[in-house]
Amino acid sequence: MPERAKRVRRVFRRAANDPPQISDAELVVMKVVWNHAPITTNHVVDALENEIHWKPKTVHTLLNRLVRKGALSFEKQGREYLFRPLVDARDYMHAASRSFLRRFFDGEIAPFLSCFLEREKLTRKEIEELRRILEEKHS
Amino acid sequence: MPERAKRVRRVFRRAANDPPQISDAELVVMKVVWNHAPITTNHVVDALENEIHWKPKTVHTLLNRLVRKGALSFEKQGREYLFRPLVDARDYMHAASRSFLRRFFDGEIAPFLSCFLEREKLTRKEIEELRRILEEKHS
DNA sequence: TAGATATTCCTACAACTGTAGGAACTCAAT
DNA sequence: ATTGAGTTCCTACAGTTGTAGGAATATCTA
Repeated sequence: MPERAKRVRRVFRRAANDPPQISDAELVVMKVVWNHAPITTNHVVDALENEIHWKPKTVHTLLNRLVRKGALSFEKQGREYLFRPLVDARDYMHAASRSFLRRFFDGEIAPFLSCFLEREKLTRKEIEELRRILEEKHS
Repeated sequence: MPERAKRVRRVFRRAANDPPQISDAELVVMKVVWNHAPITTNHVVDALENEIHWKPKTVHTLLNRLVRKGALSFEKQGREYLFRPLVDARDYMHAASRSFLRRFFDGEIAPFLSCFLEREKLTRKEIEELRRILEEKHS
């Protein structure tokens, strides 16, 4: 029955063919990989040591977990490792967006937009940009 | 130094005056409370026993955690408890939206909208609705 | 007042997360 | 062949989350 508990939990947290669950810290790493793939461990570590406080080992752990989750692939290049995303950034972000909307806004974007704009001061320019994005879709 | 670890983590997970972290399961409970406040434990339990599989004890735990987190207040009414949200639903959803956008889209809504529309088939009516929401803001 | 209910306060436990450390192994260059 | 960098595979550990169970206590109702 540990089996069962596991199943139940997965169902709650993750719909059938969503991409793998990527945690916040893992996402930070994914972003680096998305932006620079193929990228060696060390370059990831460097990027993150500047940007955040993480120790190399932490980054290794995160890369490892991402590989195990099926979010990254790696390839041995001499003695270094080259990582590439297995999940497309935009696909992932889209899935995350759907999941976000599902949890908070019954899966609908309109209530989200309305709630967001109500409390957010956007500049006229930003509003214009949103309109443009909609227009493109519209035609 | 457990102290320190704790601090670091909070900083990573939660910006200064965000509302409390509410997990997925807790959010389901919050929604019931938001929709029916003030509401007794039993009504929450009933609502969720139908909708989901949860046992009463599970709901109790979640209510309790929400109280401890400062997301709910309770008041003894005879032998029953009446719960009320301490966090406004729309405030919370707005904060969650900001946090979502920050993590995935550098905090900007335009890239989100663009990515979402690119992969999502909205009906003409839905697009119209989004336009209307924008128009309202625009003027 | 006794019995039925509600609630409280603990306890449990595995998976996931953030945040690493250490030992051992592999490959490349000197 | 040794050294050194880069890797792998374990290990660690507390906090959160999903998912409850049990014992004790308070309160209402008959």
